[in-house]
Amino acid sequence: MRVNRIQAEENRQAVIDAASRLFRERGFDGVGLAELMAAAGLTHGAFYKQFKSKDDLIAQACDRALETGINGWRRAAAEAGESAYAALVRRYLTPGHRGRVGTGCVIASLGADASRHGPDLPRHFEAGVKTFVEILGSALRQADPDATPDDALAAFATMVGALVLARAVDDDAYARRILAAAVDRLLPSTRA
Amino acid sequence: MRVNRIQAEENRQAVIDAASRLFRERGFDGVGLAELMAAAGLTHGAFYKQFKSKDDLIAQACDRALETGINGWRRAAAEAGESAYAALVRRYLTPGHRGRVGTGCVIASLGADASRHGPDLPRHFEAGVKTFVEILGSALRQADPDATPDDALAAFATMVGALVLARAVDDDAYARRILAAAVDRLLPSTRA
DNA sequence: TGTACATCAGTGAACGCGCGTTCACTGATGTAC
DNA sequence: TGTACATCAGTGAACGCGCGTTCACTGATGTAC
Repeated sequence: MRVNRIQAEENRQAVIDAASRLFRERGFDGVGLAELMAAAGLTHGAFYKQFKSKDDLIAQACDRALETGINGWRRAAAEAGESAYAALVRRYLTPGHRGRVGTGCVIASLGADASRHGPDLPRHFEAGVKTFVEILGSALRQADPDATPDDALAAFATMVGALVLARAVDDDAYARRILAAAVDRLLPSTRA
Repeated sequence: MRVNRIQAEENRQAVIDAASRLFRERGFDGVGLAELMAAAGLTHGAFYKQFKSKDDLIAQACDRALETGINGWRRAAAEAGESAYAALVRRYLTPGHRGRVGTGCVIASLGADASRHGPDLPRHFEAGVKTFVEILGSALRQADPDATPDDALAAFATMVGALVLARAVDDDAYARRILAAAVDRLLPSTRA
């Protein structure tokens, strides 16, 4: 039966939210439409009233994940003030972020899969990467006025790579060592 | 009809080789057993004479990809002699490596997917990561005797992250900039 | 404000399809004498 | 070396299953008068 516009839009957002979490946790092929709709309290038949196809939802879920990630970075940078760069680096390279795949950085969890899904997704990811790098770059320039935009790019690469590596290995202690090694490289002034 | 042991083993290796390439290109769920067997010139019914399950082949294909990657690094390091570290870094961070997903670093292409496949795959990837880092570390110590093992770990994270980022974006020029920024960070002495 | 009708979000069953897996069968290979 | 038989890699059809997608239907919502 029909629901009102507000409820319908809320349902739509709930599906996108669930998808943005579940896709990160299990990959695009690891979650079916029925489970996605059930996560929003609906049956799977309603899917095509809200989305053109699964690929359409994939694009919107990735955008949502990029957007929430960017908002999180902006908030963390604002809260940290002058030490924003160190705060962003530390926040990213924690065992907690390694474990929370579903709410963590979508570039680390789905970046490789995105590159297999035609040119559309990479266009969305590219915009996200540029924004992350801009936020990191302006935080970095606060700490080191001589830093170039490419320094921020390389730092972001180190962060993403360390997270991918930490998740790809089984041993928790080794994963922590990977994350710590990346922090050391990005924040050398804090070394003992 | 039956084939001799030598032919059977060659067929088995051909399936693993094809899988190690196709999985990297399209992900574990992106390639079916029928296509995998056809790539080796067989029909899909023969699959279970050679492998316990698709997961069994996935594990063997990842091992193969790790092994060929490690052998490539060893060969490149030996050929480059004293400048092995720079050679490994440059070789990894090229647009060519970005494009050749099927024969490229399996940690960058399947690391995130491996972490979703239970603890077995991450154990294999962990051994691979450690070997890559050892090779990179001993090359790094040739160039800089003060370098620590964790410096090699962080450098490898930068390499993997830069490749993941370069593949996740659509614009070739921006991808090259990502790769160049990572080379600059890892080989600062070569800056203009 | 009240009535009559069109709209459309959501339901639940059904569709075809490709997947991983199983199986009876084939016939060359390997083994035992 | 030759013969008789067991083995088993590979074939091709079939299995059940879950997938993405479609559809006829429902009934509350939105709209027009």
